[in-house]
Amino acid sequence: MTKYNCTLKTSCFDLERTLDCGQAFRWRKQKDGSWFGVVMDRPLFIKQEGALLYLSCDPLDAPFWENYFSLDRDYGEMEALLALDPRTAPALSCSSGIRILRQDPWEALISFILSANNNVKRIMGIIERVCSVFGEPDEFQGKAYHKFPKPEVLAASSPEQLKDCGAGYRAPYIVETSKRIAEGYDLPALRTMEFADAKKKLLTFKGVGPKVAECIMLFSMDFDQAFPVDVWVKRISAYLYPGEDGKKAAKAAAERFGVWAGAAQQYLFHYARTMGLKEIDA
DNA sequence: AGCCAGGCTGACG
DNA sequence: CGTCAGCATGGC
Repeated sequence: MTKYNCTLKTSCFDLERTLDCGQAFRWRKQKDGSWFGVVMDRPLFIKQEGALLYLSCDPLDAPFWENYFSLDRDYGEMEALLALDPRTAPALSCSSGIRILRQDPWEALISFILSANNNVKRIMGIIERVCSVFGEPDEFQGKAYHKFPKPEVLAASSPEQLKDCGAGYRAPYIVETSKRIAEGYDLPALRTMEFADAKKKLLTFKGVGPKVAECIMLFSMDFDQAFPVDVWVKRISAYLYPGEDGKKAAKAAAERFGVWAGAAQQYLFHYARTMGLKEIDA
């Protein structure tokens, strides 16, 4: 029986959507409806009942999880922005309550390198196998799990091992990037840089292009204005704003949503996937 | 059975 | 600078 030692109050928050919308890949729904995940070596069971979150953690860790789930922020303003425009208002029915998580930059770096030209379900499987092979095993309240692998471990791995996990042609990118991190690269330092500088730094990592860089910035470095453009965002952009291709999407989003551009991106990404949006011809 | 997926790399104009 | 073939893998 899971012990929930900590309670957090929320508003405008949907746990399931937040954990299952494709921004993080390690959360799993349990048979009892709770969710289990591991963040920066901390295992957690969590469940939502109305406005309350029940966490299986020491109350001393409450600030850590409040930060992870961005509970300090009020998304009401951002949702009002979407509701105001009849084009984006429909997205709220499936995306309302999603929050941008504050993930571990190292895990985000590796995870989104693996995400390139891939789909969410398969990404989750690859990362799960990478963790079970290279991550430190542990146990929490009777639940066996693996921590996310340390940079030194992935740096010492071989592309063949990673291919066995399903990483495909991205395997050498993981090894090469991990080596740089293991050598002491200060990834969290990018948080405090200017947007363009942080992005430029991320682009120097093998396997990191413009889209992956902005995912890392949005999901783990507090860059609220990051706006990753993938195939789904291209589709939803063309669908909502005829004539707006992928290149114009980010600029237009900055004008429309300002500091909420990243959050809006995730709402629209989830909206597009939920309704199974297909390619639109001209 | 193909087509597609939170795209990137390297080559070539 | 922009364009583009090739790429591993497995779910649908």
